Amino acid sequence: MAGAAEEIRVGERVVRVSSPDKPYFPERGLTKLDVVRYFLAVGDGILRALRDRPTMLERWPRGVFEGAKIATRQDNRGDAFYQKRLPAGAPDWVRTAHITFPSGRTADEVAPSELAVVIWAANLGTLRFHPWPVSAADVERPDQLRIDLDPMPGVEFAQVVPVAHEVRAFLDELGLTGYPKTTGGRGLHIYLSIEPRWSFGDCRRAVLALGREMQRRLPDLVTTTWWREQRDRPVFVDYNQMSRDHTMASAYSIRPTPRALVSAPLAWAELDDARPEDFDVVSMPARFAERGDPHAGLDEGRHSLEPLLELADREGLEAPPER
DNA sequence: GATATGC
DNA sequence: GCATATCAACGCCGG
DNA sequence: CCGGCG
Repeated sequence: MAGAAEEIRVGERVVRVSSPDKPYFPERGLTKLDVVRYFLAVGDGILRALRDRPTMLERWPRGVFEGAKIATRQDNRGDAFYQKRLPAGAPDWVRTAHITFPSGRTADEVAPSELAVVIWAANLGTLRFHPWPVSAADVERPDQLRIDLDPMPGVEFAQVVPVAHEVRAFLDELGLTGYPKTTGGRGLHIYLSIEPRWSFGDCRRAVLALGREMQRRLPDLVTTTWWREQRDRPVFVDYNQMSRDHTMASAYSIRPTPRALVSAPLAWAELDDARPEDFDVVSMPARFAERGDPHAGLDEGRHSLEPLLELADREGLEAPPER
């Protein structure tokens, strides 16, 4: 019978997938079950990106179709929505982390401990996962520094690449190792494992210091100006991404656009020839099977933030008020 | 997508 | 049993 | 109150 729910074994768990034939990316002919199979195929990778991190779900339970939009604060209606708090009816093996928002309000957010949690979330229509840069073990001290190279409208991925190389060179000078990934759009994210010893404020200040250094080195390419109107350079280093409650879509997350592009972890050697549009729900499983996860080493060496904080101090950087 | 309700 | 409604994000700032 | 900011 078409449309019957399926039960999929994931490790020790059995996860129900309802409406497996439902079109999720109609232009690509991809169904909800195809999405589930994608996440299974990149399982080790996406679990590495999410494990034990408080994670916001971006749910598209009606699929991605022409004109579909996500609900916002002022417009409740929407075909999709973000979900910070644990969905009602979750199995008891879905773990959470208790996180605190800037206002002081709190929430119990999903913190995936095993791949079955990812698949359970996929059944709820989750395409993108937005993990905090912290572990459930210490939700106040980031263990990951995230650098967001955000191209302005009309700027191509290729223009971000030289900035990424300069970031890598600078990190290398400081003895730090970053790991790049495409966003699935035109941007690039660079992640760095750090010891969980510093506050969100210090981490944000560290990324601001790095951004300002890039601005000095590549004045024609880089801006760190928050206000769009004043961003007169092609690449914005978004240091506010290290603010509390700010998250980036994880590696292997699926963009809610017709082509089903995904955020693709890269080796540095791949960067010059990489094309974000080559990585999607269909192509990524083979790539992952062949070469594994380029971010496999991300957590192996945790770095000190001191070099960047010393730079921030030398520059007299105060983190501007967060907005 | 899941749940609660009302018929 | 089926149809219908409801819910599922964070917050601050400036005009 | 609404729009801008991610």
